[in-house]
Amino acid sequence: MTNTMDGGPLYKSVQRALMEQLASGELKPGQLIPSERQLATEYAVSIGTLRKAIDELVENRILIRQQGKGTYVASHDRERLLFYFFHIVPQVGIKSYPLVEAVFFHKSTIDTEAAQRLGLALSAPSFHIRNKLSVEGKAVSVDDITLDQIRFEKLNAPLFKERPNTIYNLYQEVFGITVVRTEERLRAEPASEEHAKLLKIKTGAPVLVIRRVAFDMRDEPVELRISTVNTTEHEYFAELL
Amino acid sequence: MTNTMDGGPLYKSVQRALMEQLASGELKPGQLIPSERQLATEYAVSIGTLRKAIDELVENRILIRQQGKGTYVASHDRERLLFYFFHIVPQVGIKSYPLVEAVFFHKSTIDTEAAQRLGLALSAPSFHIRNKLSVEGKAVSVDDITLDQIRFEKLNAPLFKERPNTIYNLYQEVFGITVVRTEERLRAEPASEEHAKLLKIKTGAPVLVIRRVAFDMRDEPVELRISTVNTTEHEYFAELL
DNA sequence: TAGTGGTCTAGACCACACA
DNA sequence: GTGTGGTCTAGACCACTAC
Repeated sequence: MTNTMDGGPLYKSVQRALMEQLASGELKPGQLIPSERQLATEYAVSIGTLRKAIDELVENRILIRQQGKGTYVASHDRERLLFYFFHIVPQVGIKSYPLVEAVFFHKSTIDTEAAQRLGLALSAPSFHIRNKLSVEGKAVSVDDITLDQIRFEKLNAPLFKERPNTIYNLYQEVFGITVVRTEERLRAEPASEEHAKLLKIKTGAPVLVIRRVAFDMRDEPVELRISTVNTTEHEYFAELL
Repeated sequence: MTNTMDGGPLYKSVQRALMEQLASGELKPGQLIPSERQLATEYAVSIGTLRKAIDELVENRILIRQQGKGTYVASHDRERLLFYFFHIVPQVGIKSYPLVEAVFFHKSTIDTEAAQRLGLALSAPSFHIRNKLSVEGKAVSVDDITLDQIRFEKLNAPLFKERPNTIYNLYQEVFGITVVRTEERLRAEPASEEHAKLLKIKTGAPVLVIRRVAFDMRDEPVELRISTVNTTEHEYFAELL
């Protein structure tokens, strides 16, 4: 491969080329990509260089290598969500997948905070969706999701509510948007009356508020999700290194 | 290098050998390790294999590569702490290093939670240290630290209070204990009278409580730190992928 | 048995730091 | 200039999967 753009390392050029195929949807989630030998020939680089290009994509969980089978484009499923994007765990006992119930699905103009976080104009049309999450029958979180109506044009309540899989899987399957990373900001706040009612706690009781912005493969913000969490029996868990 | 232990990959054996030198203190923080070519010869492996052994240690920030200079053993300094282990940021404005003031330094028997988290017996002797952290003159966090008196035998108040650098740097320099990863569990709770007074907020106001366990190179828990954070002007920030 | 990713080699050359 | 890490090559062989 001739060193496209800049003057950086060759493997970075190969990586960008692959990334472009992924971001454009030329290579779809769940799909098997060509073998390393084939790609090495195609891009006219050595097998070592080709592997180095893929290494970082595998680390970022954009591709998944399976010895003997091949390399796949990662797709969002329950396991991935639970493991990488859902950080609420019971204070005692083991982590499990939450039951998600829809509270409402609205179309409205975007609020100031969401507009800023998603990089949209102040009066942009948006979806505002509220879900209630329960673990073992107990309400643990109320999630308020804001999405750009332009970007998620075909979205509607039935499509959203009857999704067969996770929300991120829906974004991926229906809109071709793959969430690859998130930024979370956490605060302790008194529960509003609305949220307290859903969580079955007292108004003003301390709740953990998580503001999460999700980014796609082009590193553009796609979703703002504000989770209001009852931490009397659960907690937020993070490992840092 | 002959494949020590198990039957895993050769580069893992080399990695374990290096790791052992690091954990034992044979290679000290800040020190330059032998060049890749030297190590490759020493372990009788190819340069590629040797680099692969080092790659993961560099990713885990145990070693630091510097082109043209060499590879160093990572040491804890203010920048590293700020970047990797201090996650409190202002809601507006940029992150900065906190001012740390000692509140007290006690010797006492360990409490139930700390014993469990640190894997110690219920009546083990421990240090209990409380600090107040301020950013731009405002109290943002009260940190309650629990340490094993056996493991940190020579520790005393003056040594702790007059440390020239960060707390983790003290652990490293004086006790040869390098913190390589932490686990954090977060909850929203009402502020106790004690903590509220130090944070200059009302008793019972929502505060973010962070329970952090720090692990050393052998992956043994070494410190429990409970941070009680006032999130009216600051927040906890995490990037996830 | 054929095809895939995983490991390993023994070099070469480049980019950078420092004296 | 010398020595370091960073990139790249052109293979070989191993471990695993699926037919």
